[in-house]
Amino acid sequence: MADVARLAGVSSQTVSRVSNGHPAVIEATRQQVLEAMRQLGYRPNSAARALRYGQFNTIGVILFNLSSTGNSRTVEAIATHAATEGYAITLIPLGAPTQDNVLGAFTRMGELAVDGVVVIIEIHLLDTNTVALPPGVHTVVVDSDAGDRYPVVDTDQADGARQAVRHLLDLGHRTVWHVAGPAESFASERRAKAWRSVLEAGGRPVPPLERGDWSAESGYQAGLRLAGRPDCTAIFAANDQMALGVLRALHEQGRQVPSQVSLVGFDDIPDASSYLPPLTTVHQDFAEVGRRCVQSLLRQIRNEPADPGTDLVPTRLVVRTSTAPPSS
Amino acid sequence: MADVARLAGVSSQTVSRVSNGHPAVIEATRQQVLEAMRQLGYRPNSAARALRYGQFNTIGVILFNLSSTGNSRTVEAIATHAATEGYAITLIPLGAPTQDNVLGAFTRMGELAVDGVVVIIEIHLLDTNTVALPPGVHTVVVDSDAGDRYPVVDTDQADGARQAVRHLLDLGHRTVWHVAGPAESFASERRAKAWRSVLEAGGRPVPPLERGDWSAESGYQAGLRLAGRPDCTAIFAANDQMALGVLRALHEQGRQVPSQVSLVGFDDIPDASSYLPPLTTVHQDFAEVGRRCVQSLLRQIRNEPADPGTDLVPTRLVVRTSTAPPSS
DNA sequence: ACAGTCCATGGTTACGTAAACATTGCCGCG
DNA sequence: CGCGGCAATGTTTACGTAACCATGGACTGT
Repeated sequence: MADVARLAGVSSQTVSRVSNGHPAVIEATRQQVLEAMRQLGYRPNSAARALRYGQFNTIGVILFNLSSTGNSRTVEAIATHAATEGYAITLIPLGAPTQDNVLGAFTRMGELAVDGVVVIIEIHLLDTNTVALPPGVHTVVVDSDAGDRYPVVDTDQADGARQAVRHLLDLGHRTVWHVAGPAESFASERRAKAWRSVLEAGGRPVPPLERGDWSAESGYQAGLRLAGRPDCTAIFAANDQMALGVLRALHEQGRQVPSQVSLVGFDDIPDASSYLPPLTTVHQDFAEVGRRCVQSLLRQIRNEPADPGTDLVPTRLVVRTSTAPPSS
Repeated sequence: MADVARLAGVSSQTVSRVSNGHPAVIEATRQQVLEAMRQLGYRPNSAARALRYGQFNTIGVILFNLSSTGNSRTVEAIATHAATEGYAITLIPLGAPTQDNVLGAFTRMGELAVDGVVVIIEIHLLDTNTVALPPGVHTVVVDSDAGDRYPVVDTDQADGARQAVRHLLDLGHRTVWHVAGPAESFASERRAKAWRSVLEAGGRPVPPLERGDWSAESGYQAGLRLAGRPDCTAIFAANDQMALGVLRALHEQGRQVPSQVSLVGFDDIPDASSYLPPLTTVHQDFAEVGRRCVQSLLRQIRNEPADPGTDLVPTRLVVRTSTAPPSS
């Protein structure tokens, strides 16, 4: 900056004013400074700027992995919305979901050049009191239960699951079998709980739960077990990828979808409409989740009135051709 | 920091030493300082640190979207590897792939708190001379052609496509049809070019090219067109998702895979093994691509001998059950 | 017991920027 | 013609940290 000032024959303060678009600079001076900047390839130093302002214009995102469709789409939405507000986002990946790792990441957080954090961890870890974010760090939690310590943004998992199960019951199925996600996942548990409560409320038998790990392969394994039961005519899979595995298992075992077995998924990933047959599933609005995260975080950063509690984004059932009334 | 020093009864310099793990601090003093830090909730200021060191320990990633499997997995690998080297990553999403957007992002880059950049843009934009990264910013380009201006890391697209086409020819098919990605994509063009050259080298007829936009839906549309041609017995789709759409189209038109038509995809996404039937596809090692990006970038940042030119990560064909010899 | 050495710690300074205040020169108005 | 006021620019300072050098005390070897 000093070099630019020297070359342009002005003070460094004027350079600063030009680079920030301050109005009190006469046009001729401004052009001189800009020319000097160009010649010297001057680029403002954001570290010094952040030090001066006490702000980084950056939001951190803590997550385990980007490989799940939901995570990557949420992150993308967060990044896009943050960008429109002038914020960049920093990814903080956690190798494995161990408490040590989470603790470590939260500790490192403090040193991170970040004005606030979005935590995307669908695991019970946040629940235990041993794990806590450094105090004073603005935080929003996605897809998990943070008690009442932080604002939470989430898809309305329970309602989505209820819609799925009711849809199958309304078609005339006696009951609905469920392929759940891992027990450690809150989303999985909420979907399973809603499934169970709808069945119980309707006085339907509650079949034993099958569990997968969200992967298509685990859905296939669960599907093989279900395909062996002739009384299983309706299945609700906790995500679309497991539903894909279930489809494959049913197909291999010669059970037709939807004429013999109906299937509903969850997420409405773009591929779901190309499954065989196209999958009836619960649509999640990841973009909206990301948007609300950024909004809530920015409100905190700007010290505007906070909105504690959980912010639920509605879901909706998308009916395609993997569901039908039972054959008999 | 000054407060901590006062409370612990030491100088700020000693506090600095403790927080950086400098060895020349006696254990008792260290504990005192740590206790004072804890009491005051002290957290080192990374802006000041970055200003002092002239380094951010952060890598920027410029991309259009995270929704493609390849991008999100590459980003994840970059993030993971960067983390092990003590680097965080900052996402710089580009709304739309317009030149203006790219220019804008590259200009903003300069002000960004970043030591280097990975550019994940599979579009020809980088090729034009109107778009250039600010000079002096360390850069690695993924999945594109940067001329010889920047080091490039990429999957060996051409070899992967050759393996796919040869596999189909070796099975006895007379020729292979191709569902390509969008013409603006380098990856797509390279795969298409390799497909064509293998056919020409073998003296096979080159059927007209079908194009999609990487989505399953576009694959479905292309598949419908191909399903109408009885002479089409082997299809190479430029990614797995389009292959999924092709499968659906063939199925709806009553053409059996693989007995009547063989199909090969590209990417080997986790779901591909659960398609109906499980898909033969070309495996891409996204994790390795991410790793090499980080390595190359860190070498540049550390002023170690550079490695210009293109670094190709090998691919391999994964044979499943969507391919078979032609029926006749 | 004394000199030399080394280890733990403290004081000073610079990193690049922008806010706050100071200064200069010009204009308009009485 | 002189003075108040304002617009443009300059000067000083602080943001939080760590490198550099200085200092003092303890320990070792003879």
